[in-house]
Parts: sequence; C-alpha cells; structure tokens
Amino acid sequence: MTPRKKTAQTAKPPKSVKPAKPGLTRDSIIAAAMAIIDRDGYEELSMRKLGKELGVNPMSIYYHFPNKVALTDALIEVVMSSIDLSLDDPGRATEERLLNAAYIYRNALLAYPTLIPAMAGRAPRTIPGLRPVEVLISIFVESGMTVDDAFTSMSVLASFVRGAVAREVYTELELQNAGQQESFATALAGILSPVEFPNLVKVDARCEYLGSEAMFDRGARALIRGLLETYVSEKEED
Amino acid sequence: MTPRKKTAQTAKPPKSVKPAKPGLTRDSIIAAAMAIIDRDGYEELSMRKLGKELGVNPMSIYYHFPNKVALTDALIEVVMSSIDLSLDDPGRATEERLLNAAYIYRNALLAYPTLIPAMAGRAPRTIPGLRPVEVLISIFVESGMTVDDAFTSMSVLASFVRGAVAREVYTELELQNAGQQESFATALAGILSPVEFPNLVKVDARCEYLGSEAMFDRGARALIRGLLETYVSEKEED
DNA sequence: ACCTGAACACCGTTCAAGT
DNA sequence: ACCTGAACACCGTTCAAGT
Repeated sequence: MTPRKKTAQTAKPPKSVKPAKPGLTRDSIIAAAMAIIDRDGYEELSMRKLGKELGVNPMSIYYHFPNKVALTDALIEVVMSSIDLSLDDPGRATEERLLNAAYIYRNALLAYPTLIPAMAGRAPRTIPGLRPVEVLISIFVESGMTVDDAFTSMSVLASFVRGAVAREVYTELELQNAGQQESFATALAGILSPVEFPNLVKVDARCEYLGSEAMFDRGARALIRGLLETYVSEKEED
Repeated sequence: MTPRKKTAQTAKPPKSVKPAKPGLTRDSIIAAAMAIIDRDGYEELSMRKLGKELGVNPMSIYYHFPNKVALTDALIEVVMSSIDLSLDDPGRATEERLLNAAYIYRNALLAYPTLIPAMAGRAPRTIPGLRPVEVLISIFVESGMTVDDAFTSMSVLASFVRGAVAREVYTELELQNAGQQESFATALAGILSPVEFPNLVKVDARCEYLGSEAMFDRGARALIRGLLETYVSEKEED
C-alpha cells in the first residue's frame, strides 16, 4: 500500500520476460494436488494438506489460485487434456475410430476415479481440452453428418462415456467394500419376489453377468451404431 | 408447545407394536434435508444446519443415521424411488416405451440437480428403487432380448441418462453464471483457430445449437435404436 | 430409547503483515 | 511479487451424560 516509487533505478532487469522467481508455481501446486489424489483420493485433498505436501504455508496457495474450486477446475483440465486422440487413423472404419476414441476417453477418466463426481457434467473449455472434441466431430463429419449433427453426436457419446464410467467406478468401489461377503447380486436374489421381479431375479440367478468393461463395450457399440444409422444421410460408398 | 403428558392412564402399552414415541424420525430428518436441498442445494446441507431446521440438537441426528454419507444414501434413495414407471403401457411401440422411461428418469434427476454429483454412478439397491429397473428390463425382454442382454441394455440406457442429465445441469449452471455476458460459444469462436478447429468453429458460428432437452432426445433415440437393432434377434412380427 | 453438550480434529478463506 | 500467521466461521463425529 506504500506509494511505490517504481524503479529506483535500472538496478533490476527492466524487461526480463519472465519473473522466473517462483518457488511455488501453478504447475507445482497442480502436480502436488495430483499426487495427493493419486495416493488418497480427491475427497482427501485439502488446502492444508496440500500446503504440507508442498512444504509451504497452506495460505501461499491462495496467491496462485483464488480458491479451491479454481484449483479443482485446473485439476479437471489436466485430466481432460490427457485425452489424446492424435493417433486416430482416418483410414480405419468409422465405427472403429469412434469406439477407439470412446475407450481413450474412458481410460483417461478411469485414471482419476475419485475425481469423477467433481467432473460430473463438465465439458472442456481450453484449447488442449477441445482438441479431442474436434477430432471426434471430424470423424462424424467425415462419415457424412452435418456439423450440427456431428456436434450433437459427439456430445451424446461423451455423455454416455461419462455416465458409464461413473457407474463402473462406483460398482467396483461397492464390490471391494463388500469384500469377502456374498455378492450384492446374490444377496438381492434372496430378497426379491419372483412375482414382482421376474426378470431381475433371473439376472441375479446367473449372478455373474458381464464385467464393467464388456458392458461399456456393448453400450458404446450400440450407441455408435444408432448415431450413425440415424444421422448419416444415405450416400454412395465412395 | 406445552409438555403434554400424553395419557397418564394405562402406564404404558406393554407390547405396542411400534414404540411410536419418536419426535425425531428417519423420515422427518429426510424431509428436512430435502427441504434444505430444495432451498439451498446439496452443497449447503450440513448436519448442524439440519439440526437447526429440525429445531433439535444436531447430534440427535446421529441416533438415526450413523453418519452423513448414510444420510446422503437415504436422500438418493428417495430420488431413485420417485421414478415411477407404473404407467408404462405395454401396448405402445417399444421405442416409445423406452424413450418415455428415459424421460421419466431424466425428470426425476432434474428435480434435485445439486444431488447429481453425489449420485454419480449409483444403482438403486432397494425394492422401490428397483421397480423401475424391472420395468425397463421387461420392456427389452418383451421386445425379444435375452434377459442378460436386456439387463445390459437397461444399464447402458441408465448410464446415458445420468451422463446426459449431468451435462445438462452443468451447462445450465454455466449459462446462468455467465449471465448477461457473451455466450461461451461466441467467446470461444474468437479464440479457436479455424485451421486447428475447422469443425468446432463452424458449430460455434451458428452459436445457438440445440437445447439440452433436444440433445437428450436425439441421444436417447439413437441409443435405443442401436440397442434394439443390435440385441433383438431376428424374429417374425407377431 | 432417545436426545443433549462439550470437546476434538479438522475444514476453506480473509487479511494484515512480513520479505 | 510472493509468502506467512493469526484469526474467523464453519465442518463431521465421538462420547459421556442426561431424561
């Protein structure tokens, strides 16, 4: 709050391009936060713990991020940007390219499962985060859709992936919480009335239906098929 | 507000089927929590605020629920159980029945948008919560699927609905935060290079693509179509 | 059986102050 | 410009105690 006399003299590099003094950086903070999330999960991340992890006063973080949600936004952007669709091969069949993209998206989300609730309905809003979006849209466009239908299709496919991965993660978490004890399916089977739940009872009886990944695979394939059949206008094979 | 000693006669019913003394009930706690969520959103729900809402010591709640996640589980069950598919009409076309079910699921989730992150990948685990699941499976079965494929299809459709609704809610929230200022789409359009983002730039140029509900509709239809075409074995029309 | 009060071990955030 | 310390207003939860 002092008047601040501005440049006592050349004394300091007048136009150094970067201050280059940090010690604490946005990036180092993000890295430390990711380390905590990797180790203990997102729900264990606190500003104070993060300060400790960085060997720094927790309040220092507030100089680099206005608050915790801004920090969380940054963490989510890291995950979003880790989706790399640059290896997409335009030579392959449309269905394959889309399925591949869905898997890559899925794997990126699975890498930070505890972040998933926080990511909920979020769409990427930065250049690196949008790159895979562009790729996805272009695949749809190349298959014969209008840009608008391609955008919608991309959005629908992304919604499915997020929803499916969320259930995948939650189910796995439930399974390991259940531990040794009887699977939830068999537990329910004993309770459900076959009169009111004739179909569910039959599913439970097999007890071991599909694994999460197989379910994801089938869902993604069906959705892709439906999207292509619905929005690709009839045209010659080239 | 007077103490009101409640029939001093008979001393006390020795074997009354229910204690019937509560004052504080699981149900009254749940109702109060829902009221807070309605008013301020789930993120504002705390045990202490809930105590105040009930006019009771916050710690009393711990007699009825072991902790906050157990309470949250109960709240989620309320939402899950509010999904009422009992009006499903087996006379209508399969696609219509499924689309209708998807909409009902969607509307139930939209009623408590702030609860959505907490609901993430959750599947219902109580009788009333499972009723709509049974209905959905039966629709697929009646259309000609095996029980297992029907289960998978139901699960896939549910994943899509949750994913789509999550994005819907988040997008709406972003829009109202943006308020008067230029829409995100147009803001991005100025930033994105048409060389790197040829398709996205075109989408943004129109600026106003589809609304959330229209997107949901198209996604649900495409997914339903894909599921039916993929898993309904060829058979005569009856 | 049902509820209370005090206490514990945490949170996120603000802000004046240090260098 | 970058970091610190103390303080504020909260949290969820435990537990001995009240009725």
